[in-house]
Amino acid sequence: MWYVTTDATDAFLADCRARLAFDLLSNTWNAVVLWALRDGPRRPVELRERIGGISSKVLTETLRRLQFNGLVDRQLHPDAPSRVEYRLTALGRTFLGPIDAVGAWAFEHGDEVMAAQEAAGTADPLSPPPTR
Amino acid sequence: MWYVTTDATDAFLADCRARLAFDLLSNTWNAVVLWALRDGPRRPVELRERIGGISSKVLTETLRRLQFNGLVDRQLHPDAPSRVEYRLTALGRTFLGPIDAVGAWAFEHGDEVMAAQEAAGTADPLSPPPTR
DNA sequence: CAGGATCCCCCAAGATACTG
DNA sequence: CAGTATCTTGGGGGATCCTG
Repeated sequence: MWYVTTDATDAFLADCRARLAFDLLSNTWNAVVLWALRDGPRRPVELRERIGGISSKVLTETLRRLQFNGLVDRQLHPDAPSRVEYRLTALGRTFLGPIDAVGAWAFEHGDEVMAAQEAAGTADPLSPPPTR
Repeated sequence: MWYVTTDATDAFLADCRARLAFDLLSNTWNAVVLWALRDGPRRPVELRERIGGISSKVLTETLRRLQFNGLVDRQLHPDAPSRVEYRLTALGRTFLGPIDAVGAWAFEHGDEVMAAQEAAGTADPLSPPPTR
């Protein structure tokens, strides 16, 4: 993460402004967790069962990172002592838009991607295309 | 990457359909390279100087992966023998939308994120918030 | 110039076990 | 149940050198 602001004339590439957001999506779970918080505060247990396949440790790490970036807020439950809730901040909520755009794209074009993968002929994404 | 299709009632979280797109953004350079190909075919050298900060090796790897997923197409230049060009496929072009959404968000809310980072009081995103 | 081959490092992410 | 502490690993990504 190198959030240097450049004076690049080409405003999108070397410009780290955009990187900042891409980095937020560069974690396996960030987007998923944000999405899981979509409609209201959730406790860690709830999140884990909603999401599925994420360990307690990794969930905590993810939440910490989101918190660090101001997208998520951690609150101790009013009454109970060791009840915890996480919720989106106002900033976090604005990020749902882009996430949705990405998710929606997956639903529309997921098939094509998978088709391309199979058509590739290799299991390894890095090996140069076989024939042709 | 576990592109399993689930029968999840909750269509967004455990459902790997969305993951498929998120994974495409989970690389440091995928989005940047796609964006750099935005307005037409480009040769590797051009890409490198346009982007800045990406090594030849990593660029190749990135392009391979994008090619593998059907987002990018590799073509030998018509006349010259060892001239190469990469271009977006039709599928790849459809992905510019979501990418743009993410990039645009960065320009709008990047300040807030950086402010949050500084307000965090720690340099380490994973350490629990100091006071409070 | 394109891009393969090596070597190295770092860290996200998983598994497991333990505390308040 | 929330969270930390360890240990391990896979692979992305950087640097460097080498070839057609």
